Amino acid sequence: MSSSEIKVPADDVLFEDVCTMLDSIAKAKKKYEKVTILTNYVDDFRLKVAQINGPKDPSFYPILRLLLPGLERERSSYNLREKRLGSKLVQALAWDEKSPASQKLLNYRANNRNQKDFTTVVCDELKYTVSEKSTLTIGNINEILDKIANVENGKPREYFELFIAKTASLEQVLTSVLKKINVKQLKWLLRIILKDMKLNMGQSRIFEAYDSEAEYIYDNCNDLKKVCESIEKGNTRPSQMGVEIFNSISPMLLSPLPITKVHALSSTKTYITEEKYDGERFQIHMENHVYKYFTRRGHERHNFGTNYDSGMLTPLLKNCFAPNVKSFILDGEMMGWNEDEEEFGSKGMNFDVKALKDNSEFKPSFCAFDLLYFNGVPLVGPPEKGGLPLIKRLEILDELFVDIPQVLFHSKRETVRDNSDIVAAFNKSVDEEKEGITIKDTESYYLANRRNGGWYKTKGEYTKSTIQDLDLLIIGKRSGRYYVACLDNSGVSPRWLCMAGVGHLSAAARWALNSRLQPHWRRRAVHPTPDYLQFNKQHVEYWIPPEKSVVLQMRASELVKSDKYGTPYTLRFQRVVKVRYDKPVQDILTFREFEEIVASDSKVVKLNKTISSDSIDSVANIPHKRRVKKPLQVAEQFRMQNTGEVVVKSKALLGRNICILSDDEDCSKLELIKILEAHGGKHTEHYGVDTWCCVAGRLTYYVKNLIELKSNDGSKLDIVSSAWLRNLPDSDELCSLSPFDMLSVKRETRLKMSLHYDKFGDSYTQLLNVDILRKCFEKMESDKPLIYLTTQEKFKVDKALFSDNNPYSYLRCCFLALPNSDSIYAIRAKMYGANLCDLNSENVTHIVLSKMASNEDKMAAKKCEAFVVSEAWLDSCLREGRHVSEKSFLIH
DNA sequence: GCTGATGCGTC
DNA sequence: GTCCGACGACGCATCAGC
DNA sequence: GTCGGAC
Repeated sequence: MSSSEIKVPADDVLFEDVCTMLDSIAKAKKKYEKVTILTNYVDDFRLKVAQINGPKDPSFYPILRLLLPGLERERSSYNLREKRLGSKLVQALAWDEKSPASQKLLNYRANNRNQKDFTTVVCDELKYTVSEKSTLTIGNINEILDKIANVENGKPREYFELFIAKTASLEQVLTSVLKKINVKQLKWLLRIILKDMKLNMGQSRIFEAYDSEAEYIYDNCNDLKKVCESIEKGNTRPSQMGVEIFNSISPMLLSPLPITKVHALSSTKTYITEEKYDGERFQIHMENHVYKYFTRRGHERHNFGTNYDSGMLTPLLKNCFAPNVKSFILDGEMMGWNEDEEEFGSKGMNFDVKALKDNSEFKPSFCAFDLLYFNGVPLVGPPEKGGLPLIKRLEILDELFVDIPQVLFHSKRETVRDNSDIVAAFNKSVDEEKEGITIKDTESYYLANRRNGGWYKTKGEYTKSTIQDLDLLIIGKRSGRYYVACLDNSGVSPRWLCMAGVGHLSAAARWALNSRLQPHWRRRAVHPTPDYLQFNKQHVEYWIPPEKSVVLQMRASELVKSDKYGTPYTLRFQRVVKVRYDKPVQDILTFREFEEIVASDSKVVKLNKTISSDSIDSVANIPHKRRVKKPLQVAEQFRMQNTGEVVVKSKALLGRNICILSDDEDCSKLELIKILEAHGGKHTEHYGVDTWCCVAGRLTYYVKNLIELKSNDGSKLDIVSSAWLRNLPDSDELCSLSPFDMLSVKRETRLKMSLHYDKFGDSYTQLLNVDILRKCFEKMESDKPLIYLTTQEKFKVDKALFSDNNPYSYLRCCFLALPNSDSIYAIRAKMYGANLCDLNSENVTHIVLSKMASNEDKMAAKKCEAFVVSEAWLDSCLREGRHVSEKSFLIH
């Protein structure tokens, strides 16, 4: 299906110009800058179009669809990700597959130390291959993309029954493109194909730059072309247009609400609760007995049937609608009903609603919970756009059809009188092993794609007390992703059974884990995985001896049957709650405990618990009418600060004003204030001239800003880590700040410190050194690092404290691969900030070879893009207390 | 015909 | 609080290789 | 789906 039969001015725009604009958006740091660049571009475009005479279509659509490749619906999917794109490019270039350049494209993740994205890797390789000049236009680019979308490769068969032209092969298309395109354009073309522009600019911003109403229109029609048409027609403003039948609407979304926070709901509003079904969000459109089914992202599914003669669901609906019904759009959840088991299916039960077939044991089953359109009238949007409140929409929905059990039915709802109703509904859903409940404001308008419009979802897993967490041990790794396991000690010797993969950790946690586990990884290619680690179908790149590993406290919605892991179930919607450095490795979930959890042998096992009675009390006893008001909270805080409860037992901070900026993992802000008061200090909410210092635990955005801003020039703040405060010994004398706990140092303090340090002679420095080194060491080895800093952040702190030559961490920027990671060298290097890593690590900057190193080792080392140096270099650094130039120590 | 890779779209 | 881009799981599709 | 980080 070619998209560009009609020539519009946008088709004549040079792709080069768009790429230039995209480059500057990518380069811009601030969001508003990005928007401004695009806004200006659109304005220019409109100006140019206005200057052209004649009946040309002014549509921006050909360009807009390139800016928002993720929303492309006119073209089918390209079936090209990094892997296939890479191999197709190699074929298109007729390169030898074994050549180094080909290898980079074919295996870009493994052969790429700097974590460059695929597009960059390709462009680096093709810099000199592709042409320099290019006259490709937007029209050409869209034609190319059409061709790519239309090639046979990887397309479902039905596609070719529907569409005609089988064009040139993908390789042929690519070959011809590569002859006509330059590097810059290639970069953006690839990003468009991969549907990841790396602009750090979401669809909202892009729409915003195009037209203030664009996003609203898009959310209500899910059709880019329509967005452009309705904006460019000018006269009929889209606000009058409303939604149209057979154009899918981005569904309204639910905002998570922990059950313990239900009192935050408004006391003046009325809410209803419904069961939250575990299916897929679908919209059913009908007009004149023609049906269309759309998924959450606006993809149409054909298997449910367009009329009463065919499909899995439509034929069953023939007689259930009221006689006056001409057209409607239903919003609801599509599920699969298993007649034998008399239950709804869910993911993990070998079933997928989207692809239900006649022979499936599941039958489609639709639970309708909202009505978006009725007999030609849209019901969505805010009141000024003609929307109706939920309660009114539901009145019509109730009359629309009569339930056909397990085929099409109304969602059962309860009106909430007070919060105990919500708790009861929630507990009922947990008892019945349901997903959770939804809570909706009856006066809410249907706001497409909005999560904050008065709809909430409550699940047990949002609340600590209502979810069973699982402690699992890291046993493997593959490209930055860890694999966790439970312990099976029922046999003669213990085994670890892999349960899930985990990839998402905070930068700080990842850094801490990396440095902790780095020395212990065993590369599978070198050391085969031992039998006591059961990975089943997961192939890890590295494994780790369990006794050297770390426990992760994991949370998940449920356990689902899976044949891909060492255990018969894996975690659904899992996440890491905490990295448990404190937890002994043998103290994890055992397979026996696991079996108890899944004792029922059902395909899905919920991990939710009902809310405990005291929590219910604290929640349910809050009358719905009472609201926790903001001023009260402030008053409470105020009261706590001056509380006489704290016994002053030390004078370490007597009379000093200290500002607590953030809490830390183990101490709330209030607890920190109490400690501070126990030392005789005073807490101030806002720092000022009379503030002696600030204390920070977690590095919140706010804190980081303070550290960075203030340390650049004219530092005005001393910021010390909360660990310092917590470990401050009781004393009858005023304490002083220690350099190692500082996160930011103001000029005066730095001067004072340096004087202090100079005044004492060498012997004192020596003592101080030992002390500091011990602290540093503790910091690394302690089970709970006091404060997580990324290497980059540590680097900055170092720089702020000691400018360029930090005597205590001059090796911070080095990632060393050492012959023996337990050697005294290694420990000393670590003390001075070095990061230890594997020879094969992507980060490695220095490979240190011992005198004994074999030629083989040398050869292997030379393949890496890192300094290959002798131990003498490290020796030299440690002796001189600085980062010595590698030059004279390189091994050739 | 089976299996594993790869891609897509949902949660 | 909102936006954005990471990441998890599944099932189903095709294709390549045995 | 959930999460962390930026703003």
